[in-house]
Amino acid sequence: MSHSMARDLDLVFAALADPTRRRILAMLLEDDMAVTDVAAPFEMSLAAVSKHLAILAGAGLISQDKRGRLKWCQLEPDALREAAIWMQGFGQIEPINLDAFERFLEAEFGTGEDARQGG
Amino acid sequence: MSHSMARDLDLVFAALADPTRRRILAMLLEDDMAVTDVAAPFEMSLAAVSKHLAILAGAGLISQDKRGRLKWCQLEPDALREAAIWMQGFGQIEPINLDAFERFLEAEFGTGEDARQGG
DNA sequence: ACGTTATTCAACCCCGGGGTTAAGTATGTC
DNA sequence: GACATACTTAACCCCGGGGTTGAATAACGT
Repeated sequence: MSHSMARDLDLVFAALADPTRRRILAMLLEDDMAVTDVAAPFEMSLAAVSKHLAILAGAGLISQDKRGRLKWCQLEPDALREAAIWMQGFGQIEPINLDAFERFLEAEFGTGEDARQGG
Repeated sequence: MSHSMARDLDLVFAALADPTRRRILAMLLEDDMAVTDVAAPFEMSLAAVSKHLAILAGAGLISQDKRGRLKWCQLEPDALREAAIWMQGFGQIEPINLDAFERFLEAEFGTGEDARQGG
């Protein structure tokens, strides 16, 4: 919570507004991944996915750690937490509901096996 | 939860990605308002605010009820709920935390008296 | 009917998003 | 050094977002 919170929220929500990026987040929920592996399931260029990752990183939703020539991408839930708190004030959201979340993943990405290969 | 959930999320998050629209939501949290009253505190044209409201309505975040020549805008927390559930899966968000929310409103909009004129 | 108030629509401007391909930069391997 | 792998940057295209102003529509008041 350093500088401008409004600006942070802009970036976080804008980042979440793209289905490709949400799917990437779902993939990273499973495990850290290198850029090329993140890009694999998508039918778009590596450059496009790289841009998406940059946007996610810019919003603080992921961190990227370059080890050797691989750049590992890791989920950073804190940024989401900020945004979620903002939303909770409006929605009166119930306490954490992982079941609902699983259903959402499935609805968004099919069976969910795509995003959660490990099962 | 009618047609495409992913599309809904696109619209909801895109709508939330703009500070003007978030501020409008905060205003509507206080009370239903007609378009002109919503527009009053903003330094932009009425047409611009009207567009913002259309985007919020398109995302299902507000409803608009035309009574006479006034169009009343009302917060619709359900759309937010969908999105918040999506986020909860990542952030392990704690149960509802109104205090945190108040602080966010203040951080975003000053003392908060702007958005919550009533106190 | 007329003017006024409330709101949207249309046309326009500028800018940035999401995609492309091609070239550039690191890093690892032989 | 040379080649391959991993990733980013640059240049470009197209489209839509956020803002403007000005005209159009809708409902109220007299």
